[in-house]
Amino acid sequence: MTTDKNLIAAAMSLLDEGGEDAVTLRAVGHATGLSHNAPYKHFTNREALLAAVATSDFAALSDAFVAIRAARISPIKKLNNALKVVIDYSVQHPARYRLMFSDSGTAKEGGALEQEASIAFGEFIAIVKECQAERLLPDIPNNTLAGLLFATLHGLIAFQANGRMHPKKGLNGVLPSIELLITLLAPRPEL
Amino acid sequence: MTTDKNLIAAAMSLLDEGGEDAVTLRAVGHATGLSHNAPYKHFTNREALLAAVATSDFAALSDAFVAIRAARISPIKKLNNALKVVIDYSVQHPARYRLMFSDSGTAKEGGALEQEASIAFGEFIAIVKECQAERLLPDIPNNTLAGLLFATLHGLIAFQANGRMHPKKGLNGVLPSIELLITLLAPRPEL
DNA sequence: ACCTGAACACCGTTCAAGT
DNA sequence: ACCTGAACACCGTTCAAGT
Repeated sequence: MTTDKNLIAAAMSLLDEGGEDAVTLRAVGHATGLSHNAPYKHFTNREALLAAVATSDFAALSDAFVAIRAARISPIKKLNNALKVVIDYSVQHPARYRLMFSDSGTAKEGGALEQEASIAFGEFIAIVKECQAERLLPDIPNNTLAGLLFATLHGLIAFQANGRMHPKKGLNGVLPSIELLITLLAPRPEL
Repeated sequence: MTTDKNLIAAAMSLLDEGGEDAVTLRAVGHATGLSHNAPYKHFTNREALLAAVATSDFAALSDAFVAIRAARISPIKKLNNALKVVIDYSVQHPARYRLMFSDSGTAKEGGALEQEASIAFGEFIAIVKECQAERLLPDIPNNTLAGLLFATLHGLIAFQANGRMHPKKGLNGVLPSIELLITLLAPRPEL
């Protein structure tokens, strides 16, 4: 494996184990068996390394979406699985999820990150489109609907992660909430 | 004004001017005309000071919601105004908005922050309830619906702030998107 | 081309005093 | 009670060398 990949993998481990604060370039270097500033030979700075992590994770997310879309299951089931993939990821890798969706500094315009994020979102859009084709979701512009659904998903996940989603009565988990929304959006048949 | 308030106000200014990275306890102390570690005499650490900022901002948000709810306008207009208040806040004070809704470390269970956040959300819930009473929104549990709407609002704001909401066709602004959702959720009259 | 080691400026935090 | 100043450990980043 190339050193660049090793550094990214080390950063991922540190993110999973200790959160973003644990990702010091010194720790990344040492975890890779290199000196404290070896990362600078591969990434311009800390932010660039974190962006590379997010970029790699978006590529993995795209792969997961592609696999789901290719499965021989109903469109609504595909949408469900796609939502679950994102939710599970946010639970198992909270720091990396935050880097992908809740970070402001990481988003350089026109960079590889933005491109990979677009590809992943494009796959999600395609799944939503399949649902619309079967009239399981309203007939509004495809991108708009997909954006709304993904935004809701992210908002629910963020609320849960930040403890803003108290188990106060009525506030269910992320998956039940987003599924309820989908149910509510389902067009009722004309009489 | 008490020193505690001065420190919070200084932190707010720094957040608005330079983002979260600009809020060093040293800068906060100096901006208040005190020494580099004076903040430690009022807050246990940096995180506690930031939590105090978020707590104060949630109180202000509650006040805004209360004023909107007391206005002599239609429920749907109240909901619209409440959404606009949050959106405007996220645009004018992005770092402070993030502290309120996109921060993981700030949320200590049972603390003043959680309490103020609950009060603010309670006001939002009440506005949603008024809309439900007039059958402008679906007849599902009030808290659940309010949670869904607020989560969607936050998700849209986060996407916009992180540049994930490309002006790619179909992805409109935050307000149009959330208004579209509300339209879609509006119960169609039974025939 | 890739890596190391020293060095710099800056920060959060602690602690012993000051008034 | 409230504040200051010195000090510590740690970090991102830069730079001059090493191989």
